[in-house]
Amino acid sequence: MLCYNLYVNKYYGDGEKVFMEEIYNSEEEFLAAYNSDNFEKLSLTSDIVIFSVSSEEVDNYRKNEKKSMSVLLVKRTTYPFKDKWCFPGGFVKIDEDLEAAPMRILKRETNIDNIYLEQLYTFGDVKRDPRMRIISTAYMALIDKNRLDTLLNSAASWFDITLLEEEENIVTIVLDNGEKKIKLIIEKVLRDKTTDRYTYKVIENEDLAFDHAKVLIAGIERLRNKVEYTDIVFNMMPEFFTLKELQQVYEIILNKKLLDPAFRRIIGSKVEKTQYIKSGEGHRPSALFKYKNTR
Amino acid sequence: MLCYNLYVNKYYGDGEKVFMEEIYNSEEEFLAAYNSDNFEKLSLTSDIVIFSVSSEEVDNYRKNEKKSMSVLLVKRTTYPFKDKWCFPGGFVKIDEDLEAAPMRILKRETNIDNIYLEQLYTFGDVKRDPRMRIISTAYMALIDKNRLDTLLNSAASWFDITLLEEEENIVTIVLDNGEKKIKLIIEKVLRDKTTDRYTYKVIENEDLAFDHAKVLIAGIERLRNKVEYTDIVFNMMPEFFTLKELQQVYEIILNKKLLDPAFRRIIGSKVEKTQYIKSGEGHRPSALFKYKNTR
DNA sequence: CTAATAGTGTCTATTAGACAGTATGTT
DNA sequence: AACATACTGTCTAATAGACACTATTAG
Repeated sequence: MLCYNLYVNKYYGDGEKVFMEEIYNSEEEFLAAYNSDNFEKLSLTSDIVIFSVSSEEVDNYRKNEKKSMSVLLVKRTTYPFKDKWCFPGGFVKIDEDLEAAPMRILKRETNIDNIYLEQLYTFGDVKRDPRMRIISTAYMALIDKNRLDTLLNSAASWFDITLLEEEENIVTIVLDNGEKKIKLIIEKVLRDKTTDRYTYKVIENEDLAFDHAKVLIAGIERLRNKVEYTDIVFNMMPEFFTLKELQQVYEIILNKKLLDPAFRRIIGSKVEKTQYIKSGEGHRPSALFKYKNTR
Repeated sequence: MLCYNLYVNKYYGDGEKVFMEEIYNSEEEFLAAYNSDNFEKLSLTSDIVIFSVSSEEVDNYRKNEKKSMSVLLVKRTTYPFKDKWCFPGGFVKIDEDLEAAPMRILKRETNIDNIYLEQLYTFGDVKRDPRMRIISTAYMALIDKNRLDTLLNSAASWFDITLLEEEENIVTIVLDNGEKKIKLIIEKVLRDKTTDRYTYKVIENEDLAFDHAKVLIAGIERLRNKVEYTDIVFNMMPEFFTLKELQQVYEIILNKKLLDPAFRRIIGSKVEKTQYIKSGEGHRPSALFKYKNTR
């Protein structure tokens, strides 16, 4: 059959092209003649907010360790944003499923498998990358830091997170890796009156590259929300843990104290007591529990 | 100053390129020499699941109208997937913010402003589009259908949604626009034991283009989740409504009956009684309420 | 013994679920 | 009067919050 590969272009009112490919007689024929260069193209990256929990020794030997949330950042060695910090990330390859990219990057940075990974949000402002148009799909990963021996990437480092104040929709976040303190001030603006969605306006940010301050707060809020109605925290816990340790993780994520009896009541159905005991802490020993896999 | 634009390329173990741009002395200098063609590029589209509520007359004049959830689909007139149905969508332009694309498309399809719009999920499997590598960021929009006089796009049509059964993680969805019935069977597979996240496996789908069956179920579940803890439904309601109408919208989204007293107790703080009354329905008239903007 | 945390019992306040009842229009 | 829905009162069950108490170890 004779067939001319003619394009008859037609446009919507907003300038978007509508292709009229009525010349083709089948999908196969159309695809064979298809030229992808007719569309404007851009690049896609994937950045990962990797959360974990840190423990800090306290002066008094009797007291429990102090816990905090921490996040993995990488110091940039190249332009743009040379010497600033950012989340581990990279370009999504043309022949790679979207989710495969963060999985590959996680493996590269941590060398462990079976990490909790969840798509967070896709950031796509025109000017978010000074080089060119780059869209970034951010992911959130949760990990028990103790599963990692050493960080593979020498430029990577764990930063403890402190949420200093959260009044009048101004959030101050301080990230601290022991050497470097990063301070962020972000304003949360309610997007509409019917839901809890915010747009984030970065008021102060000296040290985080790109729009990663927004990515961070999106990650923190997603984690905080999900903690309330899922068992997501167990992805940040070791196999065996005391109920107090678990409670402390809930507390740092929710940024508020919980009452012991209520916490134990609620969490009781999700955990299983083991035969093991954590002792030698200068006070009454604690039973070790593990996550109960029911479902 | 003399400056050679040399690239010294370096690769990660997984084949991703690490650029070494130490030749440059400043960010400005680097950007001036930057060539975006060094990266593989792809296209990004934005598809929108537009939900609304339909009313259907009932044989008995005394009875209330039957409500159902509906979604806007467009019949494709071009390859690929010619004559199949899909969500309104289009390419994200190179100089257009990510969220501007669905807003532009919504305006094109409905010609109304101030539509509730929320980013849903980014779908990026390599083979989701047979033409080339296209990533799609799906959005969910909510609208009161009665604000629209006529659909601007003659190929667009509202389909009522029926969720036939939902047992053993198999969901059967029937879409019906009066002329065409679209049947989808989707299996939900739990992704991990700690959260409520699923991967969707399309078992039967004759009529929806691309991966839009997955987009649809993602939209339905997002809407259903958000209805429980936000005021999102009011975006689908007219300015004035009876409490029973509002209750029916909750019921069709949640796919279960609610008890009147409990519903009125809970919703009571969110609505405001007006002076208006809906009468002439063959039974006791009902007070009209409106959404109370507190926040 | 003391400091510190582990773990429990119980009261109260709040919220959700259920059902039965009363109220009020149209035909 | 009959039908259909609008709207309310109240009991009960379940859950969340608060506080006080007992238990157990290292030093």
